[in-house]
Order: sequence, then structure tokens, then C-alpha cells
Amino acid sequence: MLNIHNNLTGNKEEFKPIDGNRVRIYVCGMTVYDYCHLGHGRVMVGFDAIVRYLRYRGYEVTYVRNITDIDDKIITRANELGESIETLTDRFIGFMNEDLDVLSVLKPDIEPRATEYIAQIIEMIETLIGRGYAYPAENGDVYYRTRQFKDYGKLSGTCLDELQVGARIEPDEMKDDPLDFVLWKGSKPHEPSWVSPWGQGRPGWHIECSAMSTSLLGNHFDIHGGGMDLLFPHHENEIAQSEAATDEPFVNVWMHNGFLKINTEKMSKSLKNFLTIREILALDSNRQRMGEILRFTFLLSHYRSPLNYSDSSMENAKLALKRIYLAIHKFEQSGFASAGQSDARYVEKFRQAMDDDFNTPEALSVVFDCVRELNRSMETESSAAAGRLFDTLMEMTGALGIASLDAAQFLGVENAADDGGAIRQLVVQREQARRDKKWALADDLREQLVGLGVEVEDRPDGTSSWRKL
RNA sequence: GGCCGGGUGGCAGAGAGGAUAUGCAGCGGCCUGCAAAGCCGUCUACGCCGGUUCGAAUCCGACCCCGGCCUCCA
Repeated sequence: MLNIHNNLTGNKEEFKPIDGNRVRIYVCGMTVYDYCHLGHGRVMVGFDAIVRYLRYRGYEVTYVRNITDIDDKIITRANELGESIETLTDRFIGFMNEDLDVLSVLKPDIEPRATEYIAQIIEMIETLIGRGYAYPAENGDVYYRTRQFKDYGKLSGTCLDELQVGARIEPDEMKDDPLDFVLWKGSKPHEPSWVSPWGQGRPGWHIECSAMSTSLLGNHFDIHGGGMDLLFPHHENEIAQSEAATDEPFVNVWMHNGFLKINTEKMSKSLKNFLTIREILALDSNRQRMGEILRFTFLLSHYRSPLNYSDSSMENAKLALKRIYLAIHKFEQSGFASAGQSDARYVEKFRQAMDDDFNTPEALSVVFDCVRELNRSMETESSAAAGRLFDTLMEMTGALGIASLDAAQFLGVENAADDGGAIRQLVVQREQARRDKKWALADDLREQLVGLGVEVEDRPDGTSSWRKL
């Protein structure tokens, strides 16, 4: 039984798809005018793991994650850089794909862009006007009549009269009520625009997600996700728009990622304390390895908990992941063979953890228990057990999308292509010293290797393996 | 001001009325020329004050701190 924490009710609930075994899920992706930052990474990795697990569990998942490619900030940035909207957004979509690839984030089944759904957006706005939930203003804007939607606030738990205090009307807006929000923006000269019944303009932010999600997944679908900061007003507005337009319940389960913090403060663009994914990836010569360490860092805490990012959180993840890879590498070197079946004891516990609102930290504790027993079985040369435990380990890590790299490569086993052979030379000298039983020299050479970041491991036959992680 | 989260051992981070989380670090042992890796064993916990209970880190109440939302943000 899979339980998911639903922000609509505030409770953990048993998950039941609307349509048999089929799960339809929509996640708010990014607005593409800058590089992906760690907060994006957390959402993308989090839902990637969730979707992977849903599939592992046998659900037939349709995963939609949108791209916002038209909005005020995109226009501003394009003007600043003196390039077209298309060039700018295409460029950052390219960067996003590269970053997510390194984080082992699989492509969603459908990745719609707002500008490809203008017709559906206009159609939904017309429906809302027809139903009395929206009205065009003289300046070419169309606004949503918030007070008209009786359930407004049901997701975020706010009530309209409390919101009134902070609500504001910008000088150029012509709202009937400060709480109303924009569905369509009349365009100013030199801004990109589309023809609409209300003149040249472009969509407001919230409407695109309502239009894209309902077009692709139907009026009523299973799961909608995103970062906590989208809960209000974005998701609240999506509900208001969609349910007013379709007269059907919009989404059954709302899921939100906890914030990412840096130095105990929320990371955000407005605070200018954000780190981009590529900055982090550049910290290691091996981008793939760094990507997986970052992914592991995210998975090491629960998706709803606040996560404090720091150098030590990455170091922590690196060492933990290293333990997994060392076991995998040892197995690969050992000559033990896969058993073709996994150990139900671990798989059961793993599923229990993941079934409890995708508790990845708890699931990882099962992974480590399995690693320990795998190591033990390899020491006692229990071949069948080792094979079975290895298969179990790979099944669990596969479901989480981790440990997918080549173990030797991750560990940097006898790989120092960049040092001109100096390491290899020292290792060879040390092997000779050990054969000559010149222990002081051997130890001195090992110290030199450690200074180069190299870990040496002696084999019983007098040779040594080494790695540079 | 209104509304949400959270305070767990040296660090990270789950859990949730009687339990060995897990990873890193520490300590003791096995292994090793010495190490490393691995294995075995082991020490540090549940913000503060009350209450409920046979029993509370876990439930209730007060308090103190921290973070967030109420405006663009994943």
C-alpha cells in the first residue's frame, strides 16, 4: 500500500490512481532564462526518483513536466543580453538538459512549452470569461475574478480576507479587485505577443500550467508537484482556473518539495544566494561522478524536509556513495556471478520505506544493510548469497536511479590520465620496495601517494591497486 | 499580524508510545609488514518546563529558538 502526503488535505493518504494502474503526474518545471540552480535540481531529482519508483512498483506512468518559455523575466533578460527570446530560451533549455542528464534525471514523457499551447490557453480563458470567472479590462489584460471561486484557498489554507491586506494593484493594472490575478497580459510595444480576442498579448504565468496539464492529462488527474514556493499562489491559482473552467476536480494529490537552504537561509533568486548545478558539477574533474554525488545528497534527505546544502553535505554523500561503489567493484572483481534473483527480505523493507511517502533516507538505510551483508558474504565466499545480494543491491539502487555509473570509474581505480604517469611510477616503486621488504621506503612512497590524493590498497600477491577519488 | 514547517547522538539524517535506523567520525578487536578496504563489537540522542500513561524522543499544554509563506521564485 503506497501512502503519499497530500498537501491538499495535509495528511498522508493511501494512493489510488483514478484510472486503474495508470498514473498521470504533472510537475512544474523551470522558467528558462538562467542556469538550473540547486532548488530546481532538488525538484527534478525528487520527482525523477518518485516516477522511477512508481514504475518500479508496476504503475504505468505518464509524466509531464513543462517549460515556461515566455514570461516577464525572460523578456527582461533577453533585452539585457540583446538577443531574441527564442535564442535565449533555446540556449537555457540546452543547458538544463545537460545538467539534468548528469544528475541521471530521465526525460519526462512529455515536456510541453508554454508557447506551444497558446491556443489552448486562449480557449481556457474564453471559457472562464463565458462562465463569469474572468473579465477583460480596457488595457488588454484579462483577469481572474478570485472571489468568484468559492474554494479559493483550499490548498494553501488561506482565506481571502486575510490575503486582502497584502494584495496590491500595480499602477498599470485595471483589476476590479486587488485579489484578482492576470490570465492574459496585453502586450506593450516591442514585446512578443500573440493574437487573441482581447488584442495582442501573452499568457499570464498560472494559466499555462492549467492549460497544458488538462490538455495533456485530462481535466482530472492524479498528482501535481513542484517546489514549496509554488504552493501559493501558483498552485492555488491553477486550481481556481482549472476547476472553474472544467467544473471537475483538478488534481487528487498535491506534492511539494521542501526548500533547499544555504547557510540555514532559504536559497532563492531574490536573495541572490543561489548556486547553480553547473557550478557544483565543475568542482570535480569527473562531472558524472559529481552529478551522482549531488543526486545522492538530495536523496539522503526526505523530499519534504528542508535540506541544508553545504560542502560537508556533499562530502557526506560522497563517502556514503563510495561505500556502495566499493562493494560493487569488489563484487565485479571477485568473479562471483549474478544469481538472477533478489533477496525478498531487503526488497520488502525497501518497498515499505518507499511506500511510506517515498522515504528515500529510510530506503537507503536498507541499501546499506544490504551492502554490509554483501561484503560479509564475499568475505566468507558464499557465492550464491553474494550473487543474490548483489542483484538485490542493484535492484534497489536502480529503482532510485543511483549507482548507475561504472564503479571503477567512480572510484577512480587506477585512473590518472592527467598526471603523466607519476602515480603509476610511485606505485611500481612501492611494489618493488615491498618485495625488498624495505618497509620504511614503502611507507614513505605511500605517503607521497596520499599527498597526491591516491589511496593504495595492497593485494595479498604483493601487487597493489590504487584509486584517486 | 495571519498561516505553515522544524528543533534527534561529534556531524548529516530517518523514525515515532516499550525499536539495534543508516552514513561519516570516535573507541576496542579481526585481517595486514604497517596500512587501506572489509568484518565483528562499542560510546556519545531526542530544545526547555509541566501533564497524560505501567511506560513519552514519540501524545497534550505552555515556553524558548530556527526557517518559510502571505509579492517573482523549484
